[in-house]
Amino acid sequence: MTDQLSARDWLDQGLRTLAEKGFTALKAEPLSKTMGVSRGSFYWHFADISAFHAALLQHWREIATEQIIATLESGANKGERLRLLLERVFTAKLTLENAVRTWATLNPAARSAVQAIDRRRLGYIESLLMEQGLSADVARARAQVLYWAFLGFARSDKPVPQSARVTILEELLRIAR
Amino acid sequence: MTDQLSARDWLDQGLRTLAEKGFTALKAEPLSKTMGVSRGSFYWHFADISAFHAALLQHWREIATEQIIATLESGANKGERLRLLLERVFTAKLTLENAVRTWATLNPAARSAVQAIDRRRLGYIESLLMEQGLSADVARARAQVLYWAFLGFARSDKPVPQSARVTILEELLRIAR
DNA sequence: AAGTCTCCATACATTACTGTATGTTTCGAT
DNA sequence: ATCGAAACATACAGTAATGTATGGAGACTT
Repeated sequence: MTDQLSARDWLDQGLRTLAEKGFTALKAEPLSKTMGVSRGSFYWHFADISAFHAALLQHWREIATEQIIATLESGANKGERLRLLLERVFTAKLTLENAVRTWATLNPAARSAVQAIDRRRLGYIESLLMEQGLSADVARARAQVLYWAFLGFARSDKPVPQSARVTILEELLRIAR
Repeated sequence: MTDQLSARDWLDQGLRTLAEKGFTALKAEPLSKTMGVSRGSFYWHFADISAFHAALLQHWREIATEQIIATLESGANKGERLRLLLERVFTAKLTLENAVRTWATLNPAARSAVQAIDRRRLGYIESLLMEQGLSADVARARAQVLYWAFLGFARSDKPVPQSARVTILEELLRIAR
């Protein structure tokens, strides 16, 4: 309703900034400038920088978790879930994902947020593979390899060329099968 | 011979610092402190911070390239090269590798250094797969997936538990076969 | 023995932040 | 209409860095 800002507004802008400019841009003064207000606003909503960082990570964690659940429930008959999942993530732009993980290499709070998400995702993939009748050991190993591949794809930060998409997707599915 | 420092000394310490504390610690004042000298020394050997960064990346690039060549020539009959390579990299501590890649997400110079190394490694894996008689398309796709897995493993920054090593290695080789 | 070059120290000016203190506006409830 | 809280501005002190200017100590040459 108003032109005033809420903490949520700061967090949304925070995630945008994180994705676009990286964690080194998560500073009170520059952020205030792009928000069109002074740091007075910032320090009203957040005790200090690290409180803002913590809230930002919590915010991201919720979003990332929601996405997992959405994927979980993305319908489709059980057999097609993995294919859908792979198609989705290996064509996505993972800018924010990348930025958070970059941050996590230097910030303990970010690191534990990332680890929590990793456990959930890995467990989910593993469960998909178990549903296909693989043994626990093999399911775990293949889930790990697939998830590594995802992390590597994200890290590479460049889309798969159109010409290679089908082949690569086949190879990924071959790992699972 | 003397207790004086060379540019090389600064670069070696730079890589150590990069691995241990990340790129955010690559600053003149803290580095000088750990070197036991003043910034006067630093600014004698390097024009400014970004000149130091550039030299550091060049240094890393040479080392990383050397390692590739070493792997290339790591003897073993052709058939066993890939297995040796995978055994080696998926058990290594990749702290420096990680630190450089983290840096690369925020620094253009670091990014192009990383991309150059990536091209070489990926090409090498691809050539290994071609030697095994795979088609160009498939070899390329599988090389990509394997290299993604490596990047993801590096990014995860935790060793494979002893109990899972054999299984995971088998799964990685299964991708290639 | 003097001069020169290399390597380093010290001191200074500058920049980009953080956090605090205090004052000002805006808004909703009464 | 006004009171109080929420949202913001302004001004200040402090910190951690950068880069520069200048001078000094040691070794190497001649």
